Amino acid sequence: MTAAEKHQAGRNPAAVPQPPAGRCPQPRGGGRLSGRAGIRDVAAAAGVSITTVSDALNGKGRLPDTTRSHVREVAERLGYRPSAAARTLRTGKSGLIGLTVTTYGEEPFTFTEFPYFAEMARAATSTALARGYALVILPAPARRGVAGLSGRPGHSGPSGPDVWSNVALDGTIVVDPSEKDPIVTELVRSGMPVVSDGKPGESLPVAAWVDNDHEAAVRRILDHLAESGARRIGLLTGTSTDTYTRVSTAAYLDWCRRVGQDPVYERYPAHDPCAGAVAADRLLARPDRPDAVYGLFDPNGTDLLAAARRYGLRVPEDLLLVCCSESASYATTAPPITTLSLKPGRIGTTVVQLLIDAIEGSSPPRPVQQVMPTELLVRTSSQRAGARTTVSPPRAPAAE
Amino acid sequence: MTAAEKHQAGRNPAAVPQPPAGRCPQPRGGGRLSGRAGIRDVAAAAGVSITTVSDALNGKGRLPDTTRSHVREVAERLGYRPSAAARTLRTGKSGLIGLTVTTYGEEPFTFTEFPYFAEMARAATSTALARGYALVILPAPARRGVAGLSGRPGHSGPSGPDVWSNVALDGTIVVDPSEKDPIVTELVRSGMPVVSDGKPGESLPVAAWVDNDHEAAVRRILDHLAESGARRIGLLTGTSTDTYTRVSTAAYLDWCRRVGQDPVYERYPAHDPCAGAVAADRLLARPDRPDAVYGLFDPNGTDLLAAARRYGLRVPEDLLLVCCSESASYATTAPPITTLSLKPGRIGTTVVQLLIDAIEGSSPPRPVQQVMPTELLVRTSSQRAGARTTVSPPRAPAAE
DNA sequence: TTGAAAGCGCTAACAC
DNA sequence: GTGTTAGCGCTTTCAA
Repeated sequence: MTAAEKHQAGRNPAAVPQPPAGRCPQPRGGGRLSGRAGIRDVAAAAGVSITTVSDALNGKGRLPDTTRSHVREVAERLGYRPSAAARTLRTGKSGLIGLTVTTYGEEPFTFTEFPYFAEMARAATSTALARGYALVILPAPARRGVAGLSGRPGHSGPSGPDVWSNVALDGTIVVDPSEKDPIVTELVRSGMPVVSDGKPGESLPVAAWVDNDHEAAVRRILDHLAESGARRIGLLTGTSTDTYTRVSTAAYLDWCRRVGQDPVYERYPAHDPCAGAVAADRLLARPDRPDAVYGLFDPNGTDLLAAARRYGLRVPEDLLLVCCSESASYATTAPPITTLSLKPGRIGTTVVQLLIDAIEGSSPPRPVQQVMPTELLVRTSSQRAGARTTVSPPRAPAAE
Repeated sequence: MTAAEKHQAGRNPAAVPQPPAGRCPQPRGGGRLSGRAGIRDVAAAAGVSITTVSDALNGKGRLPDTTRSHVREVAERLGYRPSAAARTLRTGKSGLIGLTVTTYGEEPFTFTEFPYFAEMARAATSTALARGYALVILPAPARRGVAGLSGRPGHSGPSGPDVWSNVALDGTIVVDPSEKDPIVTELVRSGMPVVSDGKPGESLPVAAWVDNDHEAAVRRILDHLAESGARRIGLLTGTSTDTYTRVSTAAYLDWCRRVGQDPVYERYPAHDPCAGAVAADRLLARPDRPDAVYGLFDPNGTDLLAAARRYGLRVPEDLLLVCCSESASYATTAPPITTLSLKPGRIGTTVVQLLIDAIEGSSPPRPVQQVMPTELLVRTSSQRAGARTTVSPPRAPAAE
């Protein structure tokens, strides 16, 4: 009996030694994917063992080229497609990496609409594919305990069944983890490589992180506004505890202390678009109204412009404006608004590279960190004199 | 010996009946994921069998609530996370759906930059998650034969290793399949549910498809331009054979025939941004220069505007302009440009719903089709008289 | 109501 | 150089 015949026979209950009792040996359970050929079918058709098939197709083992090409031919003829699930189970590698934003917890899944996230995710997807991985965007996992213990059948949150327990991830990218993010802790503890976009809190043992130097960026913007003649600079900031918000706000307060200005700021839940407009209004309605404002979030430029209009303030004559945004449309508002770009594309690329390095290599004991530059696009809204409109001129960071 | 003891013992080779020969029964191969608890560990700790654990966690079987909650408690205490890979292998469902654009074949993976695709993918991702699926964006599979036969080790194309063979998909969304797309055929033949964005060619046996009524949209735009005083309307179109390009171009030619105008159009490879600018230039350089142009692709508005400027043509006085775009920035160009929105968000949502229906239900014999409305945003560039700037007024389709 | 065991399709260790 | 076999972790069938 040749190997081929053996494998052929393996499909035929009658020709095989019976199991201990009179159990029925025909396929049950998950039930074979009816039409498709499996590795055994290929082996049988090619007259070799399944090992040889596996080796031939994966370029492993020490097979003569004749065998290899023969097997490949047969596989192709049968339309054989290896089962990714089986390979994943066997090797422990799925080739899938997750991307998630935990900051807003149970909030509905709207963050993909933010230009920053959209661009970051786009770059991350491309980079992952270029390295042979696919990227999966996932909502923040369910809050309590072992997320989605109940698997697909269960439902665990406003956004439907918990997907986390249904996808095998080789690693995860977490965007803007909060200070001591329980989700990140849980992920890391379960042995998953995690890389964060946004410097994580001290206690978060991520494998690596990427971030902008938000401190320097804020300093630079405030200096820029001061140079343009601002006497009292206000800040529109958020209530959440992610790095970006924390560091930027701290940098603002620090700058104020240094130059001897009283801080003038309003905080609002950044994920709520309406709250932004209200906060912008509040800021300009204050008795100690600032004559320049930096808004930490993308829509702040529009909101502040609208609020300024309501209060009869001209931009930039009465109010200087800068906001952090990835939207090109601020180049064409009236007046065009100066923005700080965090370069999310680069961040997405870098964060994926680091994650895959962590997955494939042995990760170093100390987390790898990488600081990415920002870009200040100076436009009309932040220049009182009709000065230059240069893009990110090389400039030393403000002296400390 | 209790069940718990048995399972405990199961980890101990000495206490278990030896296999036929003196084979070593200790775990080898894939090697257990060291730290993490498996279903057997939970069973042992809870003093039940793995069946009971499975049932308890999945809400199946007829277990008393006491058992169920006890098992859940133990599972949580051990930090048990079910293995998605194992579940997928067993059940045949991965909870993953693919999203791909085959049109441009081997082209580098830049299409995510198109606003249409970005918005469509965003909506698709959200919808998938809401229904308990995760969405994976994949590049067009390798051209020849059984895509990525060689799995992860192999490399098969300019964009790195072929990811297709490494992810288990329950179904796939194909954007803009070409007329008789071999990739779609291959996917469908392998038993994968496929839903297309863009009406597929007759011979493509997709489970469902979604599309705009491009014919009506083109007719409406041409009518609109004619009403604005256009005498000769040109078209900027593509060279690829996807539905959108084919149908739109055909509708244009048909309209020309009906009103007795000689067609004036230029074609270019739509994925090449430079080619667009050149084609726009060509169109306006023709001896039979049109006095109105409709551009089928997003960047055409900018390109045509630039070309018009080069030729000293004023918009809309000398040249009326409309393009198909999802970019809000056309609202603020000088002059603002009239655009047709295909509402990619709705399409993405719908296409996912249909795909999941196909995956979960028994798909009907005939493909489900769904036609989605478009939206014409009339702006300055297409109005010669200073008329209304209404958004998509209710309007009967042009009489045939 | 609970448990034993088969086996999803593949890879890797080892025997020949 | 090629084949046999265990087993990845789970779900499911069937027996008790």
